[in-house]
Amino acid sequence: MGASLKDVARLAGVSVKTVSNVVNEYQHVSEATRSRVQEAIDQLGYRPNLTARHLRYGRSGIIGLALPELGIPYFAELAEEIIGAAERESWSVLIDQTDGRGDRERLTSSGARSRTIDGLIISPLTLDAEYLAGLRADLPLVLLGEQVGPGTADLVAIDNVTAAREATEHLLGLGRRRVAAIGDQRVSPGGTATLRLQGYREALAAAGVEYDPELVVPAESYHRPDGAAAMRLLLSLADPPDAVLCFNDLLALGALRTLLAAGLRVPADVAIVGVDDIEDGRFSTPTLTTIAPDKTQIAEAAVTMLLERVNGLATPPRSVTARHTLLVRESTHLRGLAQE
Amino acid sequence: MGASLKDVARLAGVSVKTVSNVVNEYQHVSEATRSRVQEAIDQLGYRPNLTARHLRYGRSGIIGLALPELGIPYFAELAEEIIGAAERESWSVLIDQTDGRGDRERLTSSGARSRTIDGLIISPLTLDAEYLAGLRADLPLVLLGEQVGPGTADLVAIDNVTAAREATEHLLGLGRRRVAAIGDQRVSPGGTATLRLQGYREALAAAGVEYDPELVVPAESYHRPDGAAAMRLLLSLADPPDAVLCFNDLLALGALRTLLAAGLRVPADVAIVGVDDIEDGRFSTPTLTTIAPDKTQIAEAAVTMLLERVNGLATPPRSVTARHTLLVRESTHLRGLAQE
DNA sequence: GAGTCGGTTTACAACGTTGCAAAAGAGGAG
DNA sequence: CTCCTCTTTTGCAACGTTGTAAACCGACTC
Repeated sequence: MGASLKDVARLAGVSVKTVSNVVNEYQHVSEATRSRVQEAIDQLGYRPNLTARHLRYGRSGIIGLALPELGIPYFAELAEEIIGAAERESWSVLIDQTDGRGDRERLTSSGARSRTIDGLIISPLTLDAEYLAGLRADLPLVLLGEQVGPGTADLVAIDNVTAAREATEHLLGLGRRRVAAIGDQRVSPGGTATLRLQGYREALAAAGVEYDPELVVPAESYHRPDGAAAMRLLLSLADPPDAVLCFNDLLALGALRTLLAAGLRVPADVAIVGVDDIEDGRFSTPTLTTIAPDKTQIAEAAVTMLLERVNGLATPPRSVTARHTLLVRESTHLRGLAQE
Repeated sequence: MGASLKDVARLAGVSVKTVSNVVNEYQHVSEATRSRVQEAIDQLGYRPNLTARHLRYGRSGIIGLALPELGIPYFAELAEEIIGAAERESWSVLIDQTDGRGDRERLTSSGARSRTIDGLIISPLTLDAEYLAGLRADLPLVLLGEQVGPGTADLVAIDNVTAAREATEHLLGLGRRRVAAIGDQRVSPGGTATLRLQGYREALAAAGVEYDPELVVPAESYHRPDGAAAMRLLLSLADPPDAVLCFNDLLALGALRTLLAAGLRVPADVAIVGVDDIEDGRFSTPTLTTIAPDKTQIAEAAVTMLLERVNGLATPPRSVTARHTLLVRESTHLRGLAQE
């Protein structure tokens, strides 16, 4: 194993505490001892044992990030931002995949692990009450995107109702009247899906378009295959849609695949909007119109709020609404691209 | 803070060690005390402090995973597998993004952090000697995909030469003769790019097709924009290619985008093969032919080897060659999809 | 020369856990 | 009743670190 303070102290002929003082750049150390100690440190290749430090401080210096899965690009991109933001504050990030399906083993393992982390940022796609129950009661928590229970923790989210409304208005503004929605989920009452559906309905109502339940297709998970399957269902309708709002970009890309494979043109026959602004959508053909949440802002707000809590802030739960933008691309508005 | 053994001991009226024995399911504890202690544990909501445990054991129970970026789907998918494999062995994973560009701050922070982790799995896209230099000398290491220096650590990789050769043979088998390659990188001598280029050239040579340097386009990083730019360059040639081997799927998707935007048909005019088998390629239009590395095998081999090292195994560096498969999809072989 | 003051160095305890060895208790055999 | 064995419980030390407070030292003041 690596050298400890004791080893360095012995070699330099000083006390353990003096070495510690040198390492921590304590002011009152004479130049003579400092250099002697430093020499010993270099010679032994000493590095502080963070575990011991953390024990001393009562902290681990590690925050947890609980995500459904890293395979979903939105979460991967978000994780990237969060790791970056945490790193800037000298914190490390431990990733935990909740996996949607409440995997028993995994739940318990997470619960046990929660003792290692000083705080947790969690994105509960499927509102994961059991998961939360397995955590320490006093664990600082920041929720991403979705409220769990009544105001239990700090929250960062975009305004999902407005976002969905804007996206739908955009489709209606193109003159489309059979606007479908893919991605409904009944699982979580106050969840993201519900809010987006609400925005969708508000836009329809405002435009005087009647709400047709047939055009709202649920999705069990938010992957491409779900979007593809939902789109096949929509195409089989007697009166199929001429536009689709997908509750995330993966669903949209899946739907897009189905449409193109069926020989339909996008956006000429069917226009598509997604949510998330994942990189894939910037390079699909056609490129994907989407609601872009400000991921950097989300990550930084989440990390900032969490670290404030870790440092003892005890105000009532706060809520940050992150910016979002509608990015119009080819899947709703063809400019320049030759498309037969 | 949470309750400690001491608190539980006081409440249950026993010694600290007895509580520890109960927690660790030590055999010789009378039923009476066990239940009394358990009661106290439940009442106080006691959970073991893993930091202290780790200090005691001289281990953190955490392994590091150093990746270029999570935003690259291949790495996100790989991280998912590795986290899963580690979790099955009750280990946690700390992710570090090396970011390609040797970011100074990040390097030092990683170096410091390396004291927290018991081992490191690292995927050095751009062979990161500096990064490695910042690590503890005695840190168990497993390399993914690329050798760093002369046999310094355990290695898991696919047979890149063979993989690239097979992919190129597939393109040649379609009758293509102007086969381009996107993704060359001179940075790392024994690196992935070099090996794949070698496989590409072997296939050309075997088929009696002359090697044309003009058809080999380097890529600074392996993102879609790089592939798109490289493809634009290839299209501007006097004698443009009729097939492209891209050194990863993102490059391929970028190239695909350029081709379609230019009004070319894939695969009719230009066929494309990628490497990695990321989910995006299964749902692009056309779907992407690709070399699929067995990510699960890679992840499990890496975690297994690393944990063996952590547990003290001291044999010379080992090397595991993971399986790969050529998945033929629409970008080289159109079956069923209506394409004008 | 005693007293004081500043900088410098140190011993000790503690963070929460567990291995070790020894102490305490419970039976059972002689 | 003593001795032995086996189970149960305990105290101590240690993992590597740092805060606290006290000790040490040289120099300066009166």
